[in-house]
Amino acid sequence: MNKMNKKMEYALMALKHISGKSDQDLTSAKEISEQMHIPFEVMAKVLQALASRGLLKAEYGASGGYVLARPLSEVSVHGLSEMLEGHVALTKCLGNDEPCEISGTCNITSPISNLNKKVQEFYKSVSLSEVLHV
Amino acid sequence: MNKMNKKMEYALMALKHISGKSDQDLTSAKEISEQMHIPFEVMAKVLQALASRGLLKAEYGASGGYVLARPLSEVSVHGLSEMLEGHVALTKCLGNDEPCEISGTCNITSPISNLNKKVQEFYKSVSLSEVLHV
DNA sequence: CAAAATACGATTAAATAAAACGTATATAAC
DNA sequence: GTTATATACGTTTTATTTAATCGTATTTTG
Ligand code: SF4
Ligand code: SF4
Repeated sequence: MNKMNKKMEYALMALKHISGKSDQDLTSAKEISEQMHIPFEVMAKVLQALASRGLLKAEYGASGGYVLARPLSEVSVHGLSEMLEGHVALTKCLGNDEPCEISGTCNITSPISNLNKKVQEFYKSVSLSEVLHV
Repeated sequence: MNKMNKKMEYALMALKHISGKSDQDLTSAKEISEQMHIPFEVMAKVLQALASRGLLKAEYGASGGYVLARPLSEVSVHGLSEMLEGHVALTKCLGNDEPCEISGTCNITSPISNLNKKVQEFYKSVSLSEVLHV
């Protein structure tokens, strides 16, 4: 329960790195992946996902890279998680995919739904700037 | 990120089931596993873990079973998680096992540690009786 | 045109979680 | 006492999820 996945860690590392530079200073996927020893392809995919969701702005070409497109104070941990993984929920029955096969006899669907809401609210209450001290 | 595992779900289902009965009424692993369509061996292991941690009391023999040993209001979601999984943490570097291999170049160890503390405090603040409406 | 960067779908590999198996022990019912 | 039914627990196997890799296309600088 309750472990962070690598995509999230890599995203936080990248955002911390990028936020320490000026707005004109582009950061390439290679730069971060080498400095932090993150597999390049994975780092690139994470940055692409964040760019497609509007958190980063991508610049093409030989001297391209990424720059922040929105202030980190406007995005929560929950928001970042959704950018990388889409809809997130505690259990299967709360997702929008195929339903849980024992939901017919499950006695905690309502409690789980309430808990899920609380957890989401908690993660929405924590901004990325707060987490990263920027 | 942030998904609940089956052990936790099964534990909550069992606790909800048990807490709906009188203190003299024993509940066997088989009873729960059949009613909720949970694999018997898995359900049994979960109940054994909770009994060994003092949350349930086990009664041996042909008409044996489990009964609550502590009120659910005294145990938090975090507490239950620790009973089933031991030490829990957001990332590898926070655990007590082998350290993360890129911690030397990681720029978010301190932020992650703070976030982890917050998450733990949140889960400690939610009691099982609150979650299960009992 | 060549080099270096982002973009993205597809596949493979690794790690983790879940389930199943096997055997021992305790006790109530008969 | 024997049998049936329950907990106890270590081991193994299977399934699922996560992480990493591969391959190719596109864009832009120099
Ligand atoms: S229905 Fe019950 S068992 Fe199935 S995913 Fe929801 S909470 Fe878990
Ligand atoms: S050191 Fe950094 S990358 Fe490694 S587990 Fe901790 S936060 Fe994650």
